[in-house]
Amino acid sequence: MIKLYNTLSAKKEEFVPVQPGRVSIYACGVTVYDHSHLGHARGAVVFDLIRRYFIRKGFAVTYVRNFTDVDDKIINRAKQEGITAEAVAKKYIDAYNEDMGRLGVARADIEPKATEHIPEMVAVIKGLIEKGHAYTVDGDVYFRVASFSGYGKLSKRNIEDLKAGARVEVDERKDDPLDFALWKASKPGEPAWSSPWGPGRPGWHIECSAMSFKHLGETFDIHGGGKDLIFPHHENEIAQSEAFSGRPFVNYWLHNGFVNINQEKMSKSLGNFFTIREILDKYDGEIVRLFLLSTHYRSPIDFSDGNLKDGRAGLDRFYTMKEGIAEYLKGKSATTAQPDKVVESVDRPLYEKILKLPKAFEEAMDDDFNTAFAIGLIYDLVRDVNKFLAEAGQKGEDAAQIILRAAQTSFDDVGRTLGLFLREPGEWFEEGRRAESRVTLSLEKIEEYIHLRNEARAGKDWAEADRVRQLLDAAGVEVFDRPGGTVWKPK
RNA sequence: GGCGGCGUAGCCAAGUGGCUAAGGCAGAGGUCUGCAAAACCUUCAUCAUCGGUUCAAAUCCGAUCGCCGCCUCCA
Repeated sequence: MIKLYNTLSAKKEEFVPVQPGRVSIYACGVTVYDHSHLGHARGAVVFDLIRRYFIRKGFAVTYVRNFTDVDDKIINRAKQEGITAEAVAKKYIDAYNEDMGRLGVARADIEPKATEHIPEMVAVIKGLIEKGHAYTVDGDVYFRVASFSGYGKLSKRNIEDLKAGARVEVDERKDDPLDFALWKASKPGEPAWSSPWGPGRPGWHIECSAMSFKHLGETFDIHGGGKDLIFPHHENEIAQSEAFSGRPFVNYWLHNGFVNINQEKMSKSLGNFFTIREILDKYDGEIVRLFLLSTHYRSPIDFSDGNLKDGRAGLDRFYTMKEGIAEYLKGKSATTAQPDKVVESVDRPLYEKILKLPKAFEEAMDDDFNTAFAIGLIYDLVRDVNKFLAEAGQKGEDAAQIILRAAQTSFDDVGRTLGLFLREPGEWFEEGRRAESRVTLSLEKIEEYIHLRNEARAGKDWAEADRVRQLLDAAGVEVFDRPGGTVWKPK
């Protein structure tokens, strides 16, 4: 049973889908007028995870994530760059997909664009006018907030408070300052679509209603986005959708917390943001993904080099263990021995714990996607497996194999859902850390020095051996003398 | 001003009524190592403050202090 925190009820609730065995998820994507920053990455990673988890639990998932490709900012950017709005959108959609790919975020099942759903939006707006929930002024169409009694139920505001606290400049043409645009008449030179109200373009909120209606139906399971979308975006979506359809729009509203810098929200307007690609220049995508999942999705998460480095250290530890398992199993054909016959009683608790990892993982995830706890379970078991690995030589070979293969299977199983811990250790150490390594020697040179050092060691010339170690160290290469020979890793 | 959230070890971070307050990073001591590294072992918190409810509170209630978010485009 999955429990999730629903912003609408402000409580954790048991998840009950509209249709048994199916889940429909709509997550607000980005407005494509610039490169995405780490805050956008968090939302994308969180909902990617939620989707993976529902799939793991056997649901047939339909995941929709939109691109807002028509908006003032895109139009401004197009003017600046002297290209069309369409070209701006395409450029940043491509960049977004590339960035997300590096974070292990899978493409959504449906990725609708606002500009490809104009007729659907027009149809909804027409319906709202017919039902008395919207009105036209000079080619604009506004939603009449006062006509929808449930307004404020998501963001827990009442209309009077909103009026009292209004900081918006009042547009005299609107019947009420709270009314919001469904359709905007376009100015000359701006992108425009024909409509019953003249040439224009959609307001921001209507696209999500129209596109979710089309792809998921009038009532669907989960709608997600960042906390900053609760008001007004999602509140307005509810108003226009429910006013139109006369039925509940969304059963569960999920909102992720922000990425902060020095405890302040990372945002374009504050200018305190890092783009995803800037961060990926310095840190491997898996580190960033781990960082984003190491805090519960609803809590704020503070971005800092130290936090990213913790993530790297954790992955080093994990992959060192994975390498240890692989080394032990290397060249050994799989045993056919029965676990209950060969696993010694002292190793039973470990074996049980390994087998139970997926279940423990699910218990954590069932509780509103507690990835922080789930990752803790993994590291806890890493320690146990390392301990066993250190003594593996003294264990019966069949038993050691059974335990280590089971560990690998369990780690892979939960790793697939998290989208973490899935690489080969060699790949992690050589490729994964290249982004931040400072290796200044060629592979040949490194091998040469290692050979030199080992000759010195063979002759017990420790001073020379240490000299070579320091030389390599200065070049960003760290050497380790393992039982199987000397290996090196980027520092 | 309205609404909402947060404050757990040097740092990050779970835990929201009851077993020894997960896990990670960093630190200290140890085992191992030519020296290292890795790994393992040991060690490191009365949970912002005050008051209340309760047999029992980090966890519920109230107050105080501090921080943040939304109310305007924003993941």
